Amino acid sequence: MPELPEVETVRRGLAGTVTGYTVSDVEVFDKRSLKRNIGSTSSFKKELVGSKLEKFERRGKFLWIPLGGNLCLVAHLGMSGQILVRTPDYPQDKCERIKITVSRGKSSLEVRFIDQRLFGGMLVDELVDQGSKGKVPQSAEHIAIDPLDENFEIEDIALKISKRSAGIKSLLLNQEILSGIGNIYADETLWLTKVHYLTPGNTFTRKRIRQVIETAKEVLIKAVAQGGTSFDEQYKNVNGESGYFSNSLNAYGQTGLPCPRCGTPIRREAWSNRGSHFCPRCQKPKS
DNA sequence: AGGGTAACCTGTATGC
DNA sequence: TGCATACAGGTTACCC
Repeated sequence: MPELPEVETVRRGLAGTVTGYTVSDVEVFDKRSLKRNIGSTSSFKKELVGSKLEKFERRGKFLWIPLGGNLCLVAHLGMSGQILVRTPDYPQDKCERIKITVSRGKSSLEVRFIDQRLFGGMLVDELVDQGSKGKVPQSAEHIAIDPLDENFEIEDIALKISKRSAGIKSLLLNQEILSGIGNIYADETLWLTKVHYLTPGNTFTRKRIRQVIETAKEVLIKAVAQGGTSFDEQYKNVNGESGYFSNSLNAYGQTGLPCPRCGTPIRREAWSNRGSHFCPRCQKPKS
């Protein structure tokens, strides 16, 4: 469940189900889900077993759980990752790659990492102190502050974007400028602000850029409140429930459907190995 | 340095 | 039914 709202939904789901639980066992069914883990599979297990889960942190699309000392368990869901909390009697899930059994008293639960495409993964990582920005895993050191972070400063981001010649969509997706936005929320933000996705960052007024970033933040907040976006069996919260933001989509995945503002069919264009959805009438390129 | 593209993977839907 | 193609919510390495 890739973008910030989906990852935040998972984070909250974990906090609500397994806080205070201690890891009692770890099973790795597919080592490819550990490809970013520096150590061996057995050291991955060893670091986890015995750790009590107290905090569930997130920056952008990175999720992590402190393990005590300087270590943490990092999860990135990639393009198709899910984390589900199941009771041990629940049948094995399709594409289940890692199973972390946790217990508290007589209660036992399984935290299952599920990932069809294997772009995501888990790793045990070291925490790095970033001063006022707090501690983050080494693997997320380069990830910029996200719009839901209290340290997020719109003006700083606006300044950065206003100096770049790349298209606005690629800048919004750049996790080193601001994090958490993916293809859905980029397309939705650009539709709401009537901006064409290829508009170069350095052709905006600062006021206009601030509007775009402010809108992105509002979209993310609204999506979090609705539990993220679910289209199919993927991208669910830890209980397997769908999010409702798909009902609020105006552009993403709406190819051929009328623009909710002007009725012109939404267009999808192939862009950068993926798709970009927009209204050709409301979101004309500046010429 | 910054911008663009290919590569990493599996699974599902669609068309012939 | 079989086969080919297109498409999917991300990140990174590598070119220019």
